[in-house]
Amino acid sequence: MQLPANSPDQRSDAILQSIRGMFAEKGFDGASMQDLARAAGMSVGNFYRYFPSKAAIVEAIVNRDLNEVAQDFSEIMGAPDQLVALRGKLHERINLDLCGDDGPLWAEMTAAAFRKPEIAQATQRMETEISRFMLAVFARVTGQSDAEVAQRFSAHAGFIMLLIKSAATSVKMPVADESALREMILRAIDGVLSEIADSAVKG
Amino acid sequence: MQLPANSPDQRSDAILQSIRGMFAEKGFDGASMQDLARAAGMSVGNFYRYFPSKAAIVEAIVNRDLNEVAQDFSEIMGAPDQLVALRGKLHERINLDLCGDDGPLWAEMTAAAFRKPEIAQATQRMETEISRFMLAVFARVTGQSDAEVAQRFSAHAGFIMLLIKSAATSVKMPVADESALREMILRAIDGVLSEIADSAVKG
DNA sequence: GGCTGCTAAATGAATGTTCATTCACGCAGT
DNA sequence: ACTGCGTGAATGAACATTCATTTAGCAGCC
Repeated sequence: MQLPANSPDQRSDAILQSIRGMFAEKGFDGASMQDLARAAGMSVGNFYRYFPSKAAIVEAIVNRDLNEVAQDFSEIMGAPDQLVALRGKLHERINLDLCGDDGPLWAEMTAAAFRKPEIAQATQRMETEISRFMLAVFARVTGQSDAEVAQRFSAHAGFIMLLIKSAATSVKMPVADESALREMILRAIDGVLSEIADSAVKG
Repeated sequence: MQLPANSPDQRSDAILQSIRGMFAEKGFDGASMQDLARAAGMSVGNFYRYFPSKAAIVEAIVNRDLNEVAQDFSEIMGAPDQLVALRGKLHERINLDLCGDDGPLWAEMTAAAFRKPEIAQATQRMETEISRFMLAVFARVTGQSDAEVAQRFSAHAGFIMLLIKSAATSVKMPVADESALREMILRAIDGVLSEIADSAVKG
């Protein structure tokens, strides 16, 4: 098995993609360096050349995901109604999370963040960045200053992230409930967003 | 160090209490049996007599917690207004979680549940039981049949549990936000509960 | 083309450590 | 002598990390 390597960055991305599954499958401590190396399709020694530690891997994963998020938000900011666009992306992500397979990864990272400070730092960076993005949208939508929005709506952004993360990491219940639960999560998100929209009207 | 051992059950409880911290501190895979044995204040060999595997420990922890939960709900059912009593317990737990130290443990178990079926089973049992308790409260409050309540409000119960778990496992943000975020969570819970209360009036 | 040196990429065996699990033994009480 | 609770050293597997070695790619130069 050989991974394509047009550029070093693409190479790293490809490696990360293969690794992700290992973390999800075996856990952060459970996945050995040899597991990861094998998943990446290379020898142990060479793997250390790319990622000298597990924390480095998490760092890289966070960076990769943040890039995607940045792209999403650039689309949102370009849309005619940013709040609607944000809502769309959020709903999309919820549906994706509940079927998708990076819930386990998030769960691992959340757990690991409690004991490894380096990882806590990485996940926190992720959250602060996303929060910043959302607050930018809120500022644009409500026409309020960045400072004012940050003061009034930081918790709203945090709450939305909390809901999304929950949706991804919540263990699957007996099937019947799942879609109803998803509905409730979506309703909660809509509630938060409409609070913000209301704030725009009243100034 | 010697743990008191009035009855075997008390003994196991005491052991579990000491172990809990280890899981939180080192993680599910990170905590070795020798770590756990030492934390429990006994030799490795003897520890295996009590818990032959990590899954057995989780099982025991779940049982222990379920007992506490059952006690909480028996108090609730005895209260004059069950919904108010439930609300009180929930708020109490949120405040307790955000300061408390078993957030890490839940995070570990959530992550571990994704890869070890035995653990998924244990956590799921926990959730189904709690859900059952809450639905009993809802039935009592709304005066509707168990079946009807189960159909209409299972998702509500699930959503409340999701919020509580999130509150416990959400990484601490920059201090200013934390209390505002807690407020939002509490508001969301109140929203769910008042939906149920409304359903009582309308029949 | 063919040959030579140079460097980055890749290998996988070796090292020292830690882990889960077992087991032979001790020390009560009865 | 037997039984139940307890010990901790012993065993073998798996782990993180290192490193001597091989391979691939590529420049220049004949």
